[in-house]
Amino acid sequence: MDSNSILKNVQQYIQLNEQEASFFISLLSLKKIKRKEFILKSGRVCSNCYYVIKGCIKKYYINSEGKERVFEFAIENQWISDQNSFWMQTTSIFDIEAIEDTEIIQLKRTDIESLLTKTPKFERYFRLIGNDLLFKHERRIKQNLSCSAKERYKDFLQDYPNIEPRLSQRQVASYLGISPEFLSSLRNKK
Amino acid sequence: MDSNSILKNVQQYIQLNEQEASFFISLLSLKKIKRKEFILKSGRVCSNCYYVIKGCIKKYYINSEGKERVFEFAIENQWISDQNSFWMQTTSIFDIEAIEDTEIIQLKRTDIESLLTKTPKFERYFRLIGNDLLFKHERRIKQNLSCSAKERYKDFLQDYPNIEPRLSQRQVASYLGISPEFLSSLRNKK
DNA sequence: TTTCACCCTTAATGTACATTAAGGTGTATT
DNA sequence: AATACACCTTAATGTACATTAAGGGTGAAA
Repeated sequence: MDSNSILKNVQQYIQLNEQEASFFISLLSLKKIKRKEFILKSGRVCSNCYYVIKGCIKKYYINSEGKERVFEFAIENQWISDQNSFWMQTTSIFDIEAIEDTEIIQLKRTDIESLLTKTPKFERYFRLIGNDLLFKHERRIKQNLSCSAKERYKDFLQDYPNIEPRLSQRQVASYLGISPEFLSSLRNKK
Repeated sequence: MDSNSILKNVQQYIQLNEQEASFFISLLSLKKIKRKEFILKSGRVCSNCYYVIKGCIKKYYINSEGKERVFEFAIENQWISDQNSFWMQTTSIFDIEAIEDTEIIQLKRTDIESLLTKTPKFERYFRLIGNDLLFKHERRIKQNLSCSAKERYKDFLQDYPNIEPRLSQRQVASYLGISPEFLSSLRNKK
């Protein structure tokens, strides 16, 4: 398994010696999934978190009208999971599904406990990447509260540079919380 | 200073011996602020995080049309800060202001570093409370994406039980991202 | 080649909200 | 008591979006 990219990610936050690194790696496993295959189904418990090596993933839920709403995307070198379900082992409200043929590294919730016990500096790692996510969410909530769809679209382009060609317009619209028709008109106006 | 409530909060997440607890407490300071007084102004760096002992606080920003939008409230036994500004020492985008005469405990960003170095289990504490916030934000983003104002109002009542009588209707409307007039009609319809 | 499944676009109509404006109430100030 | 101010309510009008419907493009399956 190619664990270079994930190790590099970890070492942006904490320093590991060889032993610590190899113990960490021993807990990981590679998984290949096809386009449209599920990584998590809502109603299940999210027992792993996933780090994308290659490919593209969406995390979404089905609202009360039966419509799909994309919560977020993940591409190369990003973690994805249902945070609440993963950490608290509650049932998930999200589906996670591959948009392209994808390779992910998975880390089990139960293994994280032993990782944190054996190598407490991982507390710091997970605190820091959790914080990064928190900052992102704060920005998103702020935008949702008072930006027009057009502005949110511009923010999306910044938050996910270069991802747009990999997504259908429906998926972008769903992420923005608008209809594909309206997104189409936004795009053509500008 | 009455540090019972904050210690109790910490000890819901991690166990402290007496030394650790007293070092932690030595870093805290109490602050009393009047209604309408600012704890943080946008554009400044948020150099402390705040734990509410008594009172009520709002965190908000002014949007491009000059209107106030409440991001969140904080009441007794909750932490509040501009997360990104606090942890990364960037300039804040939020204002934080007391809604009632309030007592807060403050903890300096610089002191957190020594706390984390001297007592690494606080990494865990901050990871866990950060996670709690993350869960809350995930729910909020999900709601914003596809719930009507009426549903979001119901969710607000659940997320902040008993807080409503302490707030003006304008403030609630601002939190929900709707006009006070529309909130009024929502309330009277049901 | 045809057909089917998606996707994108445009345009008509519909709706959840905002904005504006006016009047009413309660509390604090003089 | 009079004034003032902040807050709530109701109603008319306005707008950013959704919904529906129709037509066209593309690629993969038959």
